[in-house]
Amino acid sequence: MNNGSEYNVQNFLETLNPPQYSAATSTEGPMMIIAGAGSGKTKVITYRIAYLMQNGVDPFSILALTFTNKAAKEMKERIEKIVGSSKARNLWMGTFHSVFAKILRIEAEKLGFPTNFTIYDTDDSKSLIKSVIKDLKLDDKQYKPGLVYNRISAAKNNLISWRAYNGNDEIQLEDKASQKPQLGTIYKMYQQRLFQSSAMDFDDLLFNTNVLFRDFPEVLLKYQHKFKYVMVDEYQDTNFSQYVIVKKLAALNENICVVGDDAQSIYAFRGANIQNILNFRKDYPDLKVFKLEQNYRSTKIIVKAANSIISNNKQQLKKDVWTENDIGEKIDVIRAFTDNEEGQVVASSIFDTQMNAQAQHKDFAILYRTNAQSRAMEEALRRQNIPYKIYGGLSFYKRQEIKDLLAYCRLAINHQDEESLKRIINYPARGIGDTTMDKIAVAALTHNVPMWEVLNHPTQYQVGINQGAMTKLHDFAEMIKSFAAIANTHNAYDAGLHIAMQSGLTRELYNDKTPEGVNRYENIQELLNGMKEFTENDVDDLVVQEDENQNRLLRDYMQNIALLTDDNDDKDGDFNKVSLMTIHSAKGLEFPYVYIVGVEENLFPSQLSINSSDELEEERRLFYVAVTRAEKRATITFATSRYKFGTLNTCEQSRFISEIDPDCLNLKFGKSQTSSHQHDFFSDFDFNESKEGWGNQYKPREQAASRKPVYQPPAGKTTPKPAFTPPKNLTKLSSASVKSNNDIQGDDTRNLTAGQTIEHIRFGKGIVELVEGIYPNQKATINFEEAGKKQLILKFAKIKILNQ
DNA sequence: GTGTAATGCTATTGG
DNA sequence: AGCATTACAC
Repeated sequence: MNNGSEYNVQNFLETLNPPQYSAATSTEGPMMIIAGAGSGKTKVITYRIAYLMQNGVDPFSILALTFTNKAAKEMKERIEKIVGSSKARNLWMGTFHSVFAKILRIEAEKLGFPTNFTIYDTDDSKSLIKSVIKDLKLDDKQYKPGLVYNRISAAKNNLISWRAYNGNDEIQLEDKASQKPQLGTIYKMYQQRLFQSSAMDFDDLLFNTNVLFRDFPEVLLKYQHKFKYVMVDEYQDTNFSQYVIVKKLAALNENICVVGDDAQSIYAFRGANIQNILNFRKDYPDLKVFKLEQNYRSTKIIVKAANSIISNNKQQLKKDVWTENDIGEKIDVIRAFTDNEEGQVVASSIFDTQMNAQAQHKDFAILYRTNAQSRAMEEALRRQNIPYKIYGGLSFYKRQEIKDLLAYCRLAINHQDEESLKRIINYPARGIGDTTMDKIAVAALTHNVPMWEVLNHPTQYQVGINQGAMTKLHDFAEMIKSFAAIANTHNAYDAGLHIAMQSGLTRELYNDKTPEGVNRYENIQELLNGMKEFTENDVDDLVVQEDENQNRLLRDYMQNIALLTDDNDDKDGDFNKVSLMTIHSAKGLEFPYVYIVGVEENLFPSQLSINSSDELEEERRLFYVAVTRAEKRATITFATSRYKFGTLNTCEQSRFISEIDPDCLNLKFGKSQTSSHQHDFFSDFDFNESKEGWGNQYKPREQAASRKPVYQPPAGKTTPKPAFTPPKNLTKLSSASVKSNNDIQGDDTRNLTAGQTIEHIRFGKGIVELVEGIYPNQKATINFEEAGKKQLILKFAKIKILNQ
């Protein structure tokens, strides 16, 4: 098994410092790696895995759990570089949710679930909770679905079943005291409805794994034998449910290695239990502990500032993070008077830094506490023509139209999926309104059967509806069944395209000529594109890997995207952009220049946290995470007034600013300002287009959107040619259906060459700079007069050639 | 049943 | 301000 000639880890190991080296080469027994920010944690984990494999450990027997898909992907890529992709492919590496979803699909029947169970996302779950509250005739103001969801989620994360919940006096008293005595009933009914829908929510993926391991010891034993080496990244963020899973899996071999940093625990609100890391030693008395304390990322100033911040927390493991890097610049603290001005300050500073320090867009990140703060930043960056990318926020898979098409697909695969059924049974409108649906819901509830069952036998379940409604229901059910048949016999892309067409979804969106409608239409194309890629490309993938089908089926596709939340693949291929994100999603990342904005009382720390010392400490750790993202320079800004719910509120600077060692700070306001630099930041924004060129360059998005939202094709030559008319009766699937999609690329774009002037339905006029790829998969880089440079997939782009 | 206007509620953080 | 729900007209 040892095959040193194929790869050589030893060379890589030589680049590690002594503690890193001992951690990476210590393979047996329980161990914990406490890794300070920027201490090369990922490097150690990847080298350790490579080292294991070099020493003959079968990659199939290594389980590495991460918290984000991004982290898993990055780690896998780094391991591939050392040991080669064929071996790295066999590692079990992924998020808790994806790994145990995979195991649950294999073992589903033991728990009474079908293999193709649906995974409900938060929206589905809340919607189901809402209908449960309605069915129980409870007041949804008293029982707000979001809060109920959090309560149920917390229970599951602590492995409290609905039975235990209802049988626990303490919990019952708590709920009575908070005027919500029926929470346990909602929990019970919610679980029953999930089961009836053959669905699990996110928390169930972990909860049910625990049930599986508890009730089926032989199954647990199987995986204990399989996973001889278990690693957990970001261990400080595990909740109780995850903790128990890991503990059980590792119980046989005790080759458990957890990696984390208690100072960066920022997910307690989601059930993470910092005690898991603080008490790890109690679980394993012969635990080996490794501390990585040398920071390779940041300047001395930043490390010192970060240390001074975290020293205000009481709960922490002793750790001394230090660096040999340069001293670096002090942290600028800048005050703005409004949130918009704060954006201007940041954008101007980025612009100046780019000029003075030869920095690129991608060297900058703007970090904020809440997503709502991105708006002011975006606007300011757009004014300065600085390209940016927002991470998080509304992800691709959460968009309305995407969820609509996916709901059809989900329903085709799992007819019991009630949330999908409710979502699309009358979209596009087919005359099945609230009245009919209410009747079906009542019948389903009375007879305790899934809605799908009622739908198929309205008479049997005494749904009092007329013949017209009956026919409509019948037609709908038949359509879904036909989708199911297609999905079983065709590949994911063919099936997806067929469903998009035949459901009427494509036509509905195509007929909507508002900019929003056009965008939705394009998003559907994009999703189909993704299905096509999935169908054709040899992606290495956890679920499909196990599948013996030649065809990549829709079922496989759905299982693979169910847990995807981010669409990180930059579609325009331009990676050189300023990054905007919440601090939470910035964990694990690093940037030369970091702006931490909105550092104000009641925002950061959040208003909701300031009455609890635990929560305040978590906010402080979050601030620590923010500062330690910076390599060269960190900048802190705050505003003295900010819009909230449409009204202006005054705010004051955060207590966290005064907790930083003053030696690290450069206060650019009030008495302590250093006047020499002040001008740089404040000269440029006397507001209202004082800066040269703004008047021409700046087109606020709102302005464009608030115009009459109806797209009026300009008369004559500039009329963008309708790119594609959905075939009215696409009944047969074959190469013909695939071809019809390719026809989306009009004749115009087929002959597109560099130098031509074109007009795009959304971006306006532009000049073609480059056309790459082979028809029908061509990509063009186009420089638009107003929108700037964009890369477009011609297949889907709605453009018209104006002249050569 | 469908579409639009008025109303009211909300914003931590996220897989 | 923006979004979701509700009220009301067709």
